[in-house]
Amino acid sequence: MILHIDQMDQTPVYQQIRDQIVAAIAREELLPADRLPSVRTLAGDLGVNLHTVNKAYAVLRDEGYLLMRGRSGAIVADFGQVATPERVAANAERLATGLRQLALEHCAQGGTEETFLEAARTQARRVFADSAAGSSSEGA
Amino acid sequence: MILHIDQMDQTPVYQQIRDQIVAAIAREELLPADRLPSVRTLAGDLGVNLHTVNKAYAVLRDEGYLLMRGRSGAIVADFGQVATPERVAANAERLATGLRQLALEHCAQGGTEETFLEAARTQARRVFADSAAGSSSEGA
DNA sequence: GTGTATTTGTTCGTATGTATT
DNA sequence: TAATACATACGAACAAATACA
Repeated sequence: MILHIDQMDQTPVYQQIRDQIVAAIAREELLPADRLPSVRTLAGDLGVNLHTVNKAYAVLRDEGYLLMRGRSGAIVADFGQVATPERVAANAERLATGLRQLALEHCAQGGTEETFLEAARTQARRVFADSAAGSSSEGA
Repeated sequence: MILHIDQMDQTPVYQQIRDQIVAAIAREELLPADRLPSVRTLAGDLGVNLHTVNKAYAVLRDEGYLLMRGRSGAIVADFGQVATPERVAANAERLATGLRQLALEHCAQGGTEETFLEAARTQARRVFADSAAGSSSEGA
């Protein structure tokens, strides 16, 4: 798994790390029970402070993506097993809120329901196609 | 147009103002050429500092939702007329990025393409239905 | 087993930028 | 403008776990 930090990007570094790990999980480059590098190792590779990586890991743990027990490293959680009802509900809520916000802005900009759904289909196809491809061609 | 500030909400106040004005434009409660209250008036109504409202207006201007010329107040822009090619492209890019991010997270959480699109349809229906209804039943 | 060195996540403090008054 | 509060990111030092001679 190779992460890349864009210092020109205005989004916080810990968020960039968090987003790319989520993307790696979605593409199944990271599978449940996979171990992530230590905060120091990853921080060294990325050229950032260990606290920045640590914050990204903590966020991912709070969101249910990672399991972290003491100093034994962080591993990828199995969402099917860790999914508590409230977490599933929270995730559904976040998805709905995000989609509504995007639809709202698209509408305010003069877009139509159909162009919004077309964009949603396009992105969904990309993401889930990559996910399917990753599970077969992955292994390096 | 009635705005409401939630001090318990962790999102910045200026962002809440910005989001609700965008929502009002989407629902067509605010129409092109409509005048917005002055920063002092709105700040007084909401009980916040005028700098906060001013920041929200500035963001909306930069995003193309508002026109602000000097001290003559802010008015709602007509996206059809103000839409420069680069702004249209930027808006499409923001929509695509947002949708891809949501799809990615849904995928990483074990969701499917179909459940994602179902959620998108649900939210789009709500937003665009409100928009259509707002243009006829608006006035309260 | 014991002691040391290394690696790990955590705690403290600091500097900078942003949000808001 | 000035001041306060919070978020981001960094650095030094700490304590728990591990490796190894």
